[in-house]
Amino acid sequence: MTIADKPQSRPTLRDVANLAGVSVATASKALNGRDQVHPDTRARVVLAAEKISFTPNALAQGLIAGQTGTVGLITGDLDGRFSLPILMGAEDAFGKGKMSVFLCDARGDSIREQYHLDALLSRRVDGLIVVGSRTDPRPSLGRNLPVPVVYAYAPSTDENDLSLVPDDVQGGADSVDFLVARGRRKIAHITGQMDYTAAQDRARGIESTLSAHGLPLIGGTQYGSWTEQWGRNATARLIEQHPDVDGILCGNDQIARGALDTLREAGWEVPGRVSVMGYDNWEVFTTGARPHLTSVDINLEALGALAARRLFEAIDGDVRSGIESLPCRIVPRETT
Amino acid sequence: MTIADKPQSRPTLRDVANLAGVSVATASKALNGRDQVHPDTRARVVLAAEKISFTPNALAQGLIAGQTGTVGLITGDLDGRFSLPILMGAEDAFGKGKMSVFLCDARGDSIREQYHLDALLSRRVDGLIVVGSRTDPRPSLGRNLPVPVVYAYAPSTDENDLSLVPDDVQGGADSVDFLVARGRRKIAHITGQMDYTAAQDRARGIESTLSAHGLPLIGGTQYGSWTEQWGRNATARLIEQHPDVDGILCGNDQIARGALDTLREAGWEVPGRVSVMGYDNWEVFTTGARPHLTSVDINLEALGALAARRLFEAIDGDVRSGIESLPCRIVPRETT
DNA sequence: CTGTTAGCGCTTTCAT
DNA sequence: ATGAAAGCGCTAACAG
Repeated sequence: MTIADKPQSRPTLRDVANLAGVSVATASKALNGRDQVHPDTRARVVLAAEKISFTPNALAQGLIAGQTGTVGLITGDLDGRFSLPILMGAEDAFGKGKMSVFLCDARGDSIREQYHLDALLSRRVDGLIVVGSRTDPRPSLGRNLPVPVVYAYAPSTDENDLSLVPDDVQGGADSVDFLVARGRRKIAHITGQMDYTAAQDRARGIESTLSAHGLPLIGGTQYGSWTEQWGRNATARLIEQHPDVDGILCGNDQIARGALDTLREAGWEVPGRVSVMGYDNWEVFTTGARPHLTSVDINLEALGALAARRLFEAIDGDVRSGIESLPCRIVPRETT
Repeated sequence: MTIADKPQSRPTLRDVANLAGVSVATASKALNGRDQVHPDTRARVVLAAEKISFTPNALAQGLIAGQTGTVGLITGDLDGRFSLPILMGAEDAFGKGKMSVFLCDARGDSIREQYHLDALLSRRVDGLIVVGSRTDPRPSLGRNLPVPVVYAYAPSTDENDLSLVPDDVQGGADSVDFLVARGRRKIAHITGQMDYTAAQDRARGIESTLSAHGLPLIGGTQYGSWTEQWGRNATARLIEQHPDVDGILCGNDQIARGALDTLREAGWEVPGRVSVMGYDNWEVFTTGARPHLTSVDINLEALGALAARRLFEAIDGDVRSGIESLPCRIVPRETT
């Protein structure tokens, strides 16, 4: 029988103080490493705290401090391929400190988003990260929020907000350079739906870099859907109409998988006759492919980590705004 | 100039009360829908609250109530295929109420898990959900926690804990029944690593159901890895050694994709000559496949939602324990 | 109906 | 070095 005094409720600092035979004030100082405490006293307090497994009530601490050590993470759709790595990166960056993260999935619904926002503000989060699943701009949460906000992946439409996005234009450009450096001259581009900013940005990077090299874009930018099916179909048509094509840039890894399937069945050797590149570097697709797929990684975890860092800075008063683009990186495998 | 009194800090109930010309107590009652308040007074208070965009401080409320309306979600690895849908289901189920969720990724590290646990307890969460990425039993968080815990997907080794897992034995059994009902009699099973409880459970369900039907398991349970590569290799060997096989049960959708690839290249018609089934129903794989892959769905979101419900019940005092298995469900597509 | 008083658990002056 | 007292923002008895 050690504890068992207040049946339901958890031990408080007062319990510790009583047990140690000191006042709450002293107990507080002892536990928080304040200096004016006699070593012996501190030891007694610490021991008492351990004995009753005292855990300080962060709510009470937060009430006083005016800071809670929590942040809110509002995501548009959790199931998406993109929110998650960002979230992981952020969680990781926060986790190193003493921050805890509230996760809210708005399910792409702005009503629900507002609801979550209110809840988070009520819980006095120190800051917010809003992550989207497409790079298309999204409405701002508003300018007059009492805490800083960082937008990740999906930028805010408001220039006064800080948004972090992958540099898809550069990603597209780099993939062209990469193929050109390997001697490819007849490059095609098969991508997803045209209404995705991501698709447009990459296309822009590809087209401009190709013309900078004085090279044509074989067959023009072919928009379709982000699926294997489309990758197969588009590739079938491509190699029929342009038998001289020697490089295929795909809008994502699934399209690339479709392309590889069609090429294999047509007896085209990869990378012998034609090189293929994916985008997103979704490992389960790239390494399941035959041969393993070269892809462009958009460094989502880094983006999440940076979002966390920027949020910290903003909480500390260093507020930025505008759109910050993060570099992509090519992960070479066997298809190039 | 309406507010602008306390520069940095957010409006408190006292600000509202002052503005409305009432006491804090009355303001509180008015805002919380307590009855003994004159309608006019209430209106004045509500108006005042809106005018200064007052948001009640949930920390203060939680301090008094002894309940915070928050729960902790500790996951083994966020990137896994399995934690996420569970998390979504739970988030959804909680979201309908007024709960907020702390997300913690322990990265499979028990030190980090303990760290997060302490942080969550300090924040006075009302309950915890622990989600794993494999169905293999995991160590308990401990019996003497001050809040209820529900384990999802990865069950606790402690029988006194409540664990929720998919019924993989039944999932395996059902897949056999499904193929048998479609006239298949020579069924094989290619699956992942043997040290996965999931692989063993499914194998058990398959083997026992097959023998209940008086049918053989062609080639025995073939353990390997959860990859397309393995699916291709194992299938190549299978159709060479057992040209009479007419059904292939795969341990996951990736293995099934590999199987389909090999079968197509060998000229075997699916589902004409042989039926193929995946497991997990990972849509990006099942609907990218040619033909679309029939698969077993383990209803992860439902599992997450149930975890949330069970946690609520436990918070309300209705504590259960033991392992609860949730049914799987076959999603028929074109490969069967 | 409304206001006063007393805390929730903790930290922080300010005396002692 | 220690403790008494005030107060963070809010709610819940109690009086009036």
